[in-house]
Amino acid sequence: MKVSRRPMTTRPLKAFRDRAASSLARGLRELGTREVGPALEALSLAPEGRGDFAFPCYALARELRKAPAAIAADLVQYTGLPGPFDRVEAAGAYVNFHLRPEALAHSVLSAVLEEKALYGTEPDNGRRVIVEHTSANPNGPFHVGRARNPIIGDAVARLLRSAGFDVETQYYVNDMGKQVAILVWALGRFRPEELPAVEREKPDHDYVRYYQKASPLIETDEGVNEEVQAMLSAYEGGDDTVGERFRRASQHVLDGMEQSLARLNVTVDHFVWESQFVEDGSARAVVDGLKRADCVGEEEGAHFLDLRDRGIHGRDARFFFTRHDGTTLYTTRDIAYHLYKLSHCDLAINVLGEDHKLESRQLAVALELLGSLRLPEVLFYSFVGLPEGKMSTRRNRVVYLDDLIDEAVERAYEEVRKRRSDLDEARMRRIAELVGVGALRYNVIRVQPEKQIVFRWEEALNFEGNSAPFIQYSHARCCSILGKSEGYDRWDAEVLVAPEEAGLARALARYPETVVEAASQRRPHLVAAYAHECAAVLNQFYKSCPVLKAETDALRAARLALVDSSRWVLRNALTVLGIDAPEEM
RNA sequence: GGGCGCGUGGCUUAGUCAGGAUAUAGCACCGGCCUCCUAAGCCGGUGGUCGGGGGUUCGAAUCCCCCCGCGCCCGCCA
Repeated sequence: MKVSRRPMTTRPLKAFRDRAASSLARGLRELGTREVGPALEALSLAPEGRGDFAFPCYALARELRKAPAAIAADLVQYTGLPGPFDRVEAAGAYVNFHLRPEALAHSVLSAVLEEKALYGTEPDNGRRVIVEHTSANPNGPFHVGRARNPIIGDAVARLLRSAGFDVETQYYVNDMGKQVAILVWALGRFRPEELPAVEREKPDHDYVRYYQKASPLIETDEGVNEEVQAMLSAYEGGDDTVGERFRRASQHVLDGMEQSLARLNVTVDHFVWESQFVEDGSARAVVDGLKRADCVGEEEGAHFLDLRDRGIHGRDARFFFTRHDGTTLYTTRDIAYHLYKLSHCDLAINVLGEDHKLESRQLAVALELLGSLRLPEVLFYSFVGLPEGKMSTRRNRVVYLDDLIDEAVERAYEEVRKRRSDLDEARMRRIAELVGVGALRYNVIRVQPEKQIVFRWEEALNFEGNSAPFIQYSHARCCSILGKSEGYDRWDAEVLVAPEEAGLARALARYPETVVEAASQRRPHLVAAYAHECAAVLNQFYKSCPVLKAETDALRAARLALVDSSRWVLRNALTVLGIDAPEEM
């Protein structure tokens, strides 16, 4: 039995909202509202400059037969002034609740300084999640189009972990596919001296040259195509010499790919090999099961499901799950993998490119036909294109991820060197790595996955404004102040009344709800937006509120506590995004 | 032809599922701020018929219908 290791944590805003809600409930009852509970759900965070919580009265107008603004005015009369608030007022059709800034600050600082790295995490909920991401064919290095997958997948995994899920990440290795077969064929056919010079001393970059040389032959040379098909058949038929060659080639390329992932702060908990499901007979069981479906058909020995009546339309709604020789297809083996996956978790999430939408539908139908009660939840992302069109490894029209990382780190190094000549070389390099990689990750995470993006160097290497370095910089500022401060032991939030202080405290307070919301929607970009907002507010505070030179000792201590809290929250948010928080830069 | 997705200032983008207060930020552009805790920063300004047209509603970027543009897919490939 699993023991909950992560304690309950605080949501500072929740307690205040509850206070506002209960006093508002009194007012609503006075006015004769029938459904007070549901009405209260409209009480939400107020927009900037409108206090802390706002309650719109439009929806009550009909029932109470009164103008919304009049209702708001009445509510203010009956609601009174709950303890932590210093103002409750009607503004048009709204009732706005203004918290005493010191009360909010006290609550937030207490929570953050107590919980530190745990602030904004939820207790373990015991739910097991498998996040499958990346799963790129092991036939060459990642290009930047594919980089969206591991970065989104990793961020989702981190986000769900923060939200209390027990998360495992999996990479499904397509070692039985045609791409790998072409690579294996080429490895047996070409000598290194027949190939262009290797661009980077890394196994994936080495092997991709073989793939690229062989790939065009598949279309032009029927003999080559037949040899490749024969190798696939042999592998599936259990020929272990062939199998060994496939697995070795895949693993070799995968080693290189994993290096790239590691540099991006992406770790994969478990690599699951496609061939496993052929070897253990589960792919065969899928075929047998699907053959019993009432919508099954056969054409020259190849089996398919007719999905016309299951919401799949188009020129051809047939989904083939065996070839004419009885061997399985990619999706057939993927079904076996999903049955395995679903039996090992409570929730399966797949991160897939938009080109997999149809396959995903077919897979879902097949799983249902096989009696699966649960289906994977799929997170699709749109392609990253180049200004000149689609990326293609085959055509060698690509920007490799490794080159992009190098470029980002190099750019970051130049920036560090420009402003931190006091640091030694190793330190500058270390910071540049965190900043460069952070900038890349942030640029992928900050936009909704379904938006298509065109890759432009100047955008990918943005270090200002809405970027990771902006957030990291704010964090480093906090660390710098704390480092020079010689600490603080007692603090009292009563002195934190400046608008910048209140604004910062309010931002910090919003973090736990942000994580919960982002996790439940599987949308890490909400955390990215939050982190940027939080950093921006911190910078405003930094500009107008001196900490080390605060007018009084009490103010200095309180501001140090605020800076310390900000540091934790920024760090926690960056961690969810998989971005390191350097203490200096 | 059909299915799915996207369309918000010059560019990028939040908000759209759960309709409400002057539509969010960033880049670029214009003007200020380093004798002061890191200027990867701060302050101010210009710029938007939320693709177009209907409809529902007291109220629509958000919901419904039609249309337009772009992307992806419709293989016994993966």
